[in-house]
Amino acid sequence: MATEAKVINEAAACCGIEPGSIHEADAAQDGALADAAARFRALSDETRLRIVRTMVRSKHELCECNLVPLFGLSQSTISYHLKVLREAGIVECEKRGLWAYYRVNSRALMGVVKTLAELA
Amino acid sequence: MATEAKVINEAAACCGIEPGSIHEADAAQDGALADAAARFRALSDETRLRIVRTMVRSKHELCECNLVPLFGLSQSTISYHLKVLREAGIVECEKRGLWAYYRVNSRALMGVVKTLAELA
DNA sequence: GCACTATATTGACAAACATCGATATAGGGC
DNA sequence: GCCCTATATCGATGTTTGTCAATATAGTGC
Repeated sequence: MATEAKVINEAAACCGIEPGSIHEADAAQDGALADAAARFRALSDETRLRIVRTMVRSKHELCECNLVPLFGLSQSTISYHLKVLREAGIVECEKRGLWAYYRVNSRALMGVVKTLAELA
Repeated sequence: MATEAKVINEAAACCGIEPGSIHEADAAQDGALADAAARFRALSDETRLRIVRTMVRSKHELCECNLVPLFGLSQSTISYHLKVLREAGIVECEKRGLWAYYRVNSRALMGVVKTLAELA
């Protein structure tokens, strides 16, 4: 049942399109879709995109103290955005001593690219 | 001045990373970034992703009345999601008679893929 | 004209979000 | 131990979002 597509047949072809050809497909792939939605959510804020871009452009990993002065936002706000990115799997963080070093998780980003490319 | 990158030099290398190597780059590309954020936001909802997937999988364009019975949401909610997707340029709509026929704008989706791939 | 239908818009409301200042946690050096 | 610094969390606050029912708009067919 999980792999069977749900087909509309109740909805009559009011507009000339035969209902049988439309399906909201494959519960099997819904996890990937929910994942992709969560990742897009994490990337949907301009500040977070700036943070990611800064990480990508940097030759090394960055620590939070490098990021804070760049965006005109408070330390707690940057910390919050980094948490959002971390929880979405977009960035990874390693704590060394007092500092938290961040880098982009390219594998996760590529996963989103793949999901999206399958849609396009 | 617009094309010059903003460099941190106030923030001392508290964590061992030389500040000169970090920049929040290129105001020239900020519009593109805001655009990208807007598209990501449009794709950040699972229902909207499902709508897009359904359109892609369908052999023809779809009208709203095809979509409404698929997601267990009210007509006005689906209409709202379609508006969000339209305004982000992700889908296009053509009204013929009573009906509104929707299809994905592959070019826009590909643009998102490209933006994403550049981050990864 | 009127009745019916598909889509869009409005108003309300709860939930989620972005932001801040203040506080807590925890490592380093004395 | 104590103080300093970097990061995380908390509480408050205003904004945005997703949802609905109700209503408005507009095309079709009589």
